[in-house]
Amino acid sequence: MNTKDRVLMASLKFFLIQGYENTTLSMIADEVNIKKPSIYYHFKSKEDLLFNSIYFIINNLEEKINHSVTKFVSPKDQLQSFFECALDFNTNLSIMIGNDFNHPINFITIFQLYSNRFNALSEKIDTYYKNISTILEEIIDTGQKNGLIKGSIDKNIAVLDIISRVEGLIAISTLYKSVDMKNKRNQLYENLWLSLSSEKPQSKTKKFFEYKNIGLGRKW
Amino acid sequence: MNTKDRVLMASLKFFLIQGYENTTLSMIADEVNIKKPSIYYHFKSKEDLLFNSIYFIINNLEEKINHSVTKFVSPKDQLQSFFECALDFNTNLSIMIGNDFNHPINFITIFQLYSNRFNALSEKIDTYYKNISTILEEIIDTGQKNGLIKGSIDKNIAVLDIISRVEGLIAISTLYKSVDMKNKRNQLYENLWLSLSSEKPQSKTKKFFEYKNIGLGRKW
DNA sequence: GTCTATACGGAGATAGAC
DNA sequence: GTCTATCTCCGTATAGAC
Repeated sequence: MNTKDRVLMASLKFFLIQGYENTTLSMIADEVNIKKPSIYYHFKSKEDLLFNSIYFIINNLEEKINHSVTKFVSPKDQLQSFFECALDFNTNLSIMIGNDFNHPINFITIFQLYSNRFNALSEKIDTYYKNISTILEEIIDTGQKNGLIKGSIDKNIAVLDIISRVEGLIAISTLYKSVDMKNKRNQLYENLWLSLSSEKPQSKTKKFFEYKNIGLGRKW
Repeated sequence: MNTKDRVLMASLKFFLIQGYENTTLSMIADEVNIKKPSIYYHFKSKEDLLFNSIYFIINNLEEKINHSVTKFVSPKDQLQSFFECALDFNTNLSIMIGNDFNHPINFITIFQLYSNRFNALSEKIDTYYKNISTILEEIIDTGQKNGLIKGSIDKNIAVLDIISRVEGLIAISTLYKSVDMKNKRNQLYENLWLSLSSEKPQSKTKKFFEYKNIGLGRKW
């Protein structure tokens, strides 16, 4: 990695862990083993570092999510892949910047706080949401055509529902500390899929009757 | 309102709108029409103002949510009341501090950023989540006993699911700007209720058959 | 490209009068 | 309780040598 990239990565690390204002250029310089004024050769100001840090996060996130979906063909797998990719992104980012997990990060916070400072960023974030909305709509669409997802589902609402669940889980995983989210993820995804799936829920105790039920319904 | 409260409210306003570090004691003093050193008569430091601001928010939130649930008896109404109260809290807070809505706020951000600085606060937030979890569990429990909510629902998971949806909606309402959340709230709540409700979904076109279906199922 | 030296401003906080 | 005056520190940023 060249100096410029190392400076950017160090900035990203500090901004995410301790916030923009609590990070000084001296800290960044020390981390990269250069002197403070050298930073100005690569970036024109501290705010320029902030801009590029946030830009880096969104690009990375967008890329990973796009990639996660193309790995599968069935709507259920695609949706699960999206769900896990989005939830893992925060953890992966933490590992990438070399965070020691004593200070849990939440990349959405930095969006909330600073994206409004730069029009380019708040537009980019809006575009990101539009993109993942399109991806999710297509997944639902395919699922509906294949009969795997209820035809009655309103795509727009379902998309918002999915995105909000994912964002919400990221948020509470750093705030609601006495709950271990890792163990509940699969069940939360299953809940999500159940709300879309056109299959009748087959609770174990009632399987027999439920099945009959459907059979008779079709007959009539 | 006495000077102390006015200082606290002004701090809260600035902290929420522009963040803690971007707020100076001079700004707060100007807003209250006093001089900077007078603040130190009421609060021992800037950080003390932060602590009290966050404490105020959690207390207020907890109180409003507790109250919202007691206004209703049926699980469906209680849940809807909870849902709306949580979503409205951010807006109401914005109005309370006299925000002009040019700078959308998100009270969860301030939790994410600063609660870890004070053990008392991160414990209080955890307690808050435990409390609303208990409230939601009781609602689901009543619903299951009355037969309104599916008996097969895992309460723990359902509670996390509800909380994450609410938090997620608050988050994306400030980031995903090209979507108007207000118009979709009812549908999002209906989705939530449908995922819990023990009633068969009655899509309008299939109502007749669905009804027969249930009838026959019972007979058998 | 990276450095040393330094300018400049503004932040939080205190002393002590009224 | 609130003020004026002031302290001290440390931040970003620049000038200019190597």
